[in-house]
Amino acid sequence: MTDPPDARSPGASGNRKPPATIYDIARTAGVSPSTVSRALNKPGRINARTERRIRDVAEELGYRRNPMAGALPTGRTGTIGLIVSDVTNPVYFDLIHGAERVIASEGHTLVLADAQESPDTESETAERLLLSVDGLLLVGSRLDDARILELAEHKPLVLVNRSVPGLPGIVPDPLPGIRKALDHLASLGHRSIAFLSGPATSWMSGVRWETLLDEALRRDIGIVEIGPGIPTLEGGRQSLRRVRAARVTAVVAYNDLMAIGLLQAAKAADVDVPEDLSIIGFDDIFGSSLTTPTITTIRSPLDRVGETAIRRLIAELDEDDHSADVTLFTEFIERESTAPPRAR
Amino acid sequence: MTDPPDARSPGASGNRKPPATIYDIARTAGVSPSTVSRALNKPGRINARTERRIRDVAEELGYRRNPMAGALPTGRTGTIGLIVSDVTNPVYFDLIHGAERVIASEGHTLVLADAQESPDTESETAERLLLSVDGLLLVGSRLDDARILELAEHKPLVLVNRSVPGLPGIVPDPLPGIRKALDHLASLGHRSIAFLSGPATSWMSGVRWETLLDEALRRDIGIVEIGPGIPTLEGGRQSLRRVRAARVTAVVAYNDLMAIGLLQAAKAADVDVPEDLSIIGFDDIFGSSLTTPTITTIRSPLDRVGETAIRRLIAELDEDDHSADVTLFTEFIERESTAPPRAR
DNA sequence: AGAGTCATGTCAATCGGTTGCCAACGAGAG
DNA sequence: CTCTCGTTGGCAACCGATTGACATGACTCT
Repeated sequence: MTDPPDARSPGASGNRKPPATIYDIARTAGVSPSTVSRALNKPGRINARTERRIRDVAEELGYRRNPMAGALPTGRTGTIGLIVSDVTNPVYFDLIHGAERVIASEGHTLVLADAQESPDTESETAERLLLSVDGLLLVGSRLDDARILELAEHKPLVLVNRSVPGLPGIVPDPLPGIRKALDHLASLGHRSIAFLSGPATSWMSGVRWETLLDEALRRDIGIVEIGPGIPTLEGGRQSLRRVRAARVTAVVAYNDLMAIGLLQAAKAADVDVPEDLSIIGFDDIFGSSLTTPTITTIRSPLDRVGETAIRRLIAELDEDDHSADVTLFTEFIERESTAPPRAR
Repeated sequence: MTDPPDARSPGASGNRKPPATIYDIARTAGVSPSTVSRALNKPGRINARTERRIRDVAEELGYRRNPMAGALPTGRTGTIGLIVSDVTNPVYFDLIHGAERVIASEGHTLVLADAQESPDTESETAERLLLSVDGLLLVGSRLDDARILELAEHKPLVLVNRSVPGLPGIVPDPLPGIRKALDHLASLGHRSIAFLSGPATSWMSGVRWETLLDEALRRDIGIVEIGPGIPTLEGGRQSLRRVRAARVTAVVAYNDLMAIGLLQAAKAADVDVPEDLSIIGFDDIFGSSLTTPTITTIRSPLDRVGETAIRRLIAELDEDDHSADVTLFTEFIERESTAPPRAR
């Protein structure tokens, strides 16, 4: 507004300040660099007065520890990598926040990376990150077990929403939410439903389907799988044809995005939701309470999942093997997209 | 599903493989480490046959360049830091994707960081990142000019949706979108509108308000500012009281989140949108086309903004001063939340 | 006074890769 | 046959911080 881009201006590029090093501090404080290092990191090792003086000088010079230089001899960077199958997927918001909270409180730094839904990108990103972080958190990984085990050979690794034998993984138990959801559908009178599955490479989609299948059988509800599909609005929209062909009265979608897509397509095709078709999603993303009708869904406590996963990873780093594993559960959230099926 | 957590399993923690170094390669290839370094990075400097042999050995040993070690002497990490005021704000999705695309194609690595809407967190994060990246991209920064200039003293820095004299900044011109929006409201018959402003620290909110004010005056439309408010659903909801008190027929909100919040509150209070109240947002986030009615909004081409900003930053790194600055424009998107005001 | 303890600070090696400078070598020119 | 020059590869210093080993000096105890 009041800021015409100014050519010969302050802070412009060019002459950059080289950051202060412990050598600079040592020189102006009149001690040796190793003393500076110890004064800053080993409380008590150095005389209190000397330490005070060193800290003051450091402050004055605006000293910041160079993470690269520090990481070289110690092999520790104080950094944790979090690779998400898609950072812009609303599902992971709470998870990211949960992870951030714990990481900050433990004094580590978070490096977020995006796999952009591509196993290749994910693999490459993981490999690149591997050497510059202390540990890796893989969320909703699309990699196969072998590749994940390979990565885990180099650095501690924790999985979220994915399980690989021998590796720590945090997966909320889908059962409670699914049970409540099926009880809900059954009590409304639905006898025949469909599951809109996600990508074939999604381990989580498989888990959800298997659990639904079990529980539907147990309740004598008919169930069919429709898919695999892409886990997006568009994927949900595309499935409407097959949903109608299947003549089911209710659909459980792999995630809310697909559920919303299906809802949009249904609206466009004059299929009333929930009267003609009940829809249930998974994840309770931002957006599933914005639609009309709002989406009934099964949510995971992803903020707690994020926290737990990071705690687990940090324990791994510190070789603290007190894996006091909390179990986390999914939860059924009834909203407006489910109702008794219209009598035929 | 078929994966009972197994205790004595492969890839378990403990014995980790130390990564291969250029010294390992040098030893098995029978050359000196410096030759390896040159073979890998200075094409042509080393005899083609020797280079071939070294590359093969490197491949075989699964060698990965240690980014820390490499960064120490060169001062370059091949990494770019992107600090977003809130990673989970849907506004920035396209921007992040745009940035990712360019960064990947230029062979750099993206480090995403979240300021969590807090200037303190932002400042701290920026400082921590500063030493481990080659350049910094600040998106929607909440820091004051002085602090930003301070950060820019150490590393190249580019701003998005923010302008500080002397620093490169990418800000799409709000004028085209706002003009169209006001023309639209005027043609519908609105004579008196309100702007729901964002946080007082938001530079962008100021720009939007000033532009609206100018253009409203020019069209002889009455306009008042309501705010500052928090830029969330909740912030939008809370504003309903003041909106009604102001007796305006249309509201332009600082962003879509607030617009949606206002819409929800209006629904709950039996105020019909758009008949009783027209609402326009900014940003066109995921979600603003999910509501009923869908939200009319003014969008920025954020994917292009992201691309442009990264290009600019990389040019800065390479001292390429061919700042072929593209100008980017906002765009008006008419949806369902605007209509002629109900006759009183 | 001499031996033993402890607190304090320094030396120098190390992490892995980069790079300026030099040495060895072979080829072509005169 | 010597001289010059370009090619190829090695030596060693350096980036900034960490850390084991050690020197110094003060202090205690007998």
